[in-house]
Amino acid sequence: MARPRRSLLTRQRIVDAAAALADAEGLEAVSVRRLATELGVAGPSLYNHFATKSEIIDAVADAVVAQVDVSFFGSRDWREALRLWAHSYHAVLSEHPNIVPALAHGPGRRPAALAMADAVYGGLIDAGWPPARATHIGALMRYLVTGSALGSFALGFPVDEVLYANYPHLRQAHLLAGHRSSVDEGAFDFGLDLLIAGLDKHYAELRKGVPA
Amino acid sequence: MARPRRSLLTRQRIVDAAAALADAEGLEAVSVRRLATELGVAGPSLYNHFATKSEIIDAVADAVVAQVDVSFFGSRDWREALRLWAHSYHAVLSEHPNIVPALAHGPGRRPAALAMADAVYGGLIDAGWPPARATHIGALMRYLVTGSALGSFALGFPVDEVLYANYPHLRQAHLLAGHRSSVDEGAFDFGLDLLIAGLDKHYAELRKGVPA
DNA sequence: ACCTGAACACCGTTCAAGT
DNA sequence: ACCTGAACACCGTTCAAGT
Repeated sequence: MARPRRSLLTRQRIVDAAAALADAEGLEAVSVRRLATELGVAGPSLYNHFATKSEIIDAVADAVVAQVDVSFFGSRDWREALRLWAHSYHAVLSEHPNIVPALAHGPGRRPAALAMADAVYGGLIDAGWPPARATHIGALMRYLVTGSALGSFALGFPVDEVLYANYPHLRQAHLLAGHRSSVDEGAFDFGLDLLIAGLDKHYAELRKGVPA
Repeated sequence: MARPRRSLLTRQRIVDAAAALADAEGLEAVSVRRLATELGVAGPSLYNHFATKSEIIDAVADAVVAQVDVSFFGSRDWREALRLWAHSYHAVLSEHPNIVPALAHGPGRRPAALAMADAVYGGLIDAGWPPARATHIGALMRYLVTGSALGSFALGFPVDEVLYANYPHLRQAHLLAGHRSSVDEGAFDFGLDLLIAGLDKHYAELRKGVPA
């Protein structure tokens, strides 16, 4: 095929198509050939824009993280900033659950993920948290947000009454999926409240000079 | 090849080999052909013992979960049982980080995972927790444990000083990997302490009839 | 009952050839 | 500079053929 005056592909088009495909059919559905077909080109064409498939997935992951709102740090009380950021992070990942495995291992070299870590860590340091604790808080938040986004707790229990016959306390477990949002959102909100309340208390003790 | 008097393969041998391979080289390294080679047979032989590769991975995941100690529920105070169980769960997954993605989506139909959920939920119910809250606590613990086991927070930041030049608060991030255990274990222990202290307070208020 | 080789429809990636 | 078809070394899975 003749080369058009302007490239058929751009990194942006490839990333958008990969994100849409992952959202619709899961990360496993994103193959180089499938993606290329979706974009109207042959498989190897993508290698003119990304060195490996892994770089494409990284770019998709970073485009998702870029949607998280970190603007609260600096302009608000650290407790409120933490809560609002965690909710934004959680909401963004909930819209792209299939992509969570691609970002659950940390920022790596992804710019948006590094910028997010910078904003969160900076906000905590500026609020007076000791560096080691600020790191712990950042880690803890990532554990909670990615752990919850990785897979619904409610949907982890199949809707099959017979399955639970031998588990005396799980007799109602087949109903969990029907209460997905109150189970999953409820657990996340409950956990975030507990953590921030605990951090608040810890912070007050630090300020008073009480040994942790 | 002639069929030996007793089967060359058993489900147990296949699961053990798959677990060893996943531990050593990652879940991606576990292919049917590779696994068969490791076991001294041809690829399709495995299909006499498992219907799909996915069933093999499920069995590996359940063998890992089966190592978690849930014996504390029933014999101890719920706070202590929760803490000891969470530590056991965390320790087991830390020994098999590559297998975490295979169990992070919940119990599904895996017997050991269902038995663990049954023990935890039963323990909380017996302690007097309302069902909806007991479910939230179970979900929260899974979020924290799998979220932390899925990927080290410290190792999520590459050891490359140059990478952090444009992130003013991450100038020391290249040192995180060198403090892996104090970062990761510290964050997990800190989070678990905060959550259990918060749950203790919540529980006391429930008992006094204070509206949550 | 259990293992085999051959086959099918896929993978990620490389590369010489085209324009 | 960017896209292509052909090729390489892989995948999971099916199946008729062997014992």
